[in-house]
Amino acid sequence: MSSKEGRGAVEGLGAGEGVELRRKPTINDVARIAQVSKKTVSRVINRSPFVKSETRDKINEVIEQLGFSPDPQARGLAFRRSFLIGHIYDNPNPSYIVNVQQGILDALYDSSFELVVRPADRRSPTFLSDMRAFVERQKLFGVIAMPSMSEDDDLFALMRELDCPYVRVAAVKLDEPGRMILVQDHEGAAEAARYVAELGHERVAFISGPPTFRSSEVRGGGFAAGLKSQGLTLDPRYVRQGAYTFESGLECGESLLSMKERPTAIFCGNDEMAAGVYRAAHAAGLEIPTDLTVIGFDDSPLTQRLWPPLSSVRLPLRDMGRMAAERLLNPEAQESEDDSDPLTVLHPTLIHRESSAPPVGVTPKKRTTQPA
Amino acid sequence: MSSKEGRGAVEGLGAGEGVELRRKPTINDVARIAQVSKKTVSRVINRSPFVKSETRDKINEVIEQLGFSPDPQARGLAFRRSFLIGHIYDNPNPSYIVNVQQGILDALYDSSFELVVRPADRRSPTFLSDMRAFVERQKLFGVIAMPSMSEDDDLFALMRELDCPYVRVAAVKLDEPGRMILVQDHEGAAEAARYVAELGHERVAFISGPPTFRSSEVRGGGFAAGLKSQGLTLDPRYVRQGAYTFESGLECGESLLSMKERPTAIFCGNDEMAAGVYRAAHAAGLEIPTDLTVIGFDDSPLTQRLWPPLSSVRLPLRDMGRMAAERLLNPEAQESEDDSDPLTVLHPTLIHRESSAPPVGVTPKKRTTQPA
DNA sequence: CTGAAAGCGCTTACAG
DNA sequence: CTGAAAGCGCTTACAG
Repeated sequence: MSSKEGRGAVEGLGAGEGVELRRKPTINDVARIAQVSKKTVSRVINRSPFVKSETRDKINEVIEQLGFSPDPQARGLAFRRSFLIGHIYDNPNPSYIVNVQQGILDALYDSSFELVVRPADRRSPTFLSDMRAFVERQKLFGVIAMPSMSEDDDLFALMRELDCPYVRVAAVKLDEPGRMILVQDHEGAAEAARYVAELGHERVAFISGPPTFRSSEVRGGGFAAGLKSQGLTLDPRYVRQGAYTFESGLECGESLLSMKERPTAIFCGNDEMAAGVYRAAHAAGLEIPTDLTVIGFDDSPLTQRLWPPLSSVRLPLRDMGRMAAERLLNPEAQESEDDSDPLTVLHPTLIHRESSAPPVGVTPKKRTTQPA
Repeated sequence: MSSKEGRGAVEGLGAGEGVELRRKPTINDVARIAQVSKKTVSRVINRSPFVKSETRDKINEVIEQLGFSPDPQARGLAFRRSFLIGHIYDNPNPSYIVNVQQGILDALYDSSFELVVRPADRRSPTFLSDMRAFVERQKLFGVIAMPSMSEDDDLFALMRELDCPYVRVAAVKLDEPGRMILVQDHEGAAEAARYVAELGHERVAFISGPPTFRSSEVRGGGFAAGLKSQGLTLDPRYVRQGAYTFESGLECGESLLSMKERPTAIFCGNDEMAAGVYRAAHAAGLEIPTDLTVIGFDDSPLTQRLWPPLSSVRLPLRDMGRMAAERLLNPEAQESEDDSDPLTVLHPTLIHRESSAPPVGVTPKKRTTQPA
């Protein structure tokens, strides 16, 4: 509110406190009132270091006074790049999507970026051309993709061709560290395996997701590795291939539970399939966890709606979204100071609820904590 | 591909088939090649009727040939209005959100509009100023809101002040017909009531949503009206106020089921609360539907994960999103030809599953179909 | 460290 | 029915 601005505030604008325009203020208003060129205002907006600090302060004061906020459309036009972040996904699980979006929005909060959502079907014949049109038309600032979309190498080859920055979140290292966030599904599955083994289960089953999701193999691999670390092996007879759907979980569950030597514990590639196993157990007259231990993956809200509440490997969905967005907005932040791998890694954790117990007649042994 | 364009396609561009620019074509390229002014091209883009049809055809041909698509940012800047639709919501139910978004995207498909998502908290002290900044900064084309966001009169007063078009989807007539989509929650709840009455239930309970959602009273009112039509009354002793959450459903369920004369049927304001009632019934050692009939509302995926599968009133979420977006994009479409009310109305329907049965010892009577 | 000119790709008056 | 000029609100070279 320095009085120097008296002159700048002519043209019907009152000086000091009440400086207010009827229309939204533009960079020209700021420049005029601060008595500098719009180019200098632009420098302040874009945090150029080449502005005298007095000048910067004066401009910032006027910006605040006016409540000026640069028009993202105009900036985008001049920059040849918009301030829109695209979230491309094909995951059918609503709570997964909404949580990830929430994380992205956390990172975008108070920025001038907006989140544009774009569900898409990788199998559609127009998939790639649709994505090309989307990115080109909107001149997207960048794109964030979750599994299984993030696993589509053709898509990201296209993004590189279009010069569109992206971040892929996946359970497998698929790209340069700067372009992805790695979620260690492997670890989470291994933890589930160790837990099941510690409870004393030996006839242990696994229901995998579909082969079109890389996480299917990763979760299966992690589970097998976890069992192995406890001296068990994952018997192929106890492995079923599901499709990450409730129905497939039900089918695989029925198949497993009708075996002569049925498993006493089932690890499911996700919670939806675990819900299917619950249904199959119910139909077979088996009680969870007394007769059957079930562990899920995702830790979706469903876990607490089922009875008994389902133990599940929690994916840090919100963090995944937030970190992906942060990486997109600050690509330089990834240049680590030292030589360590700048790859961002996130870790799932097993959430214990009431769907697990030792197999009938077995007292749980704590192999890892109590050496025999 | 008329050969007249030979001249237009100079500057290193091959004529005919392979006309291709290295950069994205602009309105100037189209104008030059079609040998008209860019203003005329603009007229074609904007479907102005004042273009000779030959001229229009020629221009459209060039547009197609070049694969030209106008830059939404540049148009937005000139129009002083973007091509972004904001989806503002506070509903915590992910499947609700995702389904509505899918509907909105259906309507936006192949348009140059994009969907920008914006969860927000009505109770936040900065709520209105945040919304103002969002709308002003992005110069939103329009906004779509679902309950309870859609019920916030202050928000839409602001939208009118900002001259931002909007569509409110709600269970109550809150605005002019052109600015809203009405969903008859009342009807769906009444249908549930009639069904329960026909099964022979007389001790019938209702768990409502929170008073901050208008749908809470509407669903309760519809249910009471439906019972009344069957000669029953909704006894206030059997009414509980929940919060549309699983936990609140559990609490209210426990409260109802611990009554000396406990209800034999419970209608829940949404599926989440119905899941809570399932849990309460389980804890009380009651079996659904033998000992207790439960009906939900929303018809979320949860209905099929619960055991037994939950009967529920289906909300046409995807249609709600689609119609709201269509109304926003074609405000003129609502001017009905005749004098009939142009208000768009959608109707929920009861989906029968296995959570309902006659009360113990009662043979269901078909009051509506079979007059005694 | 700062500014005048030109331009991003479109549309709005205004002419004819 | 069609076009030349000016402008939307910003930034990029280019000077100084």
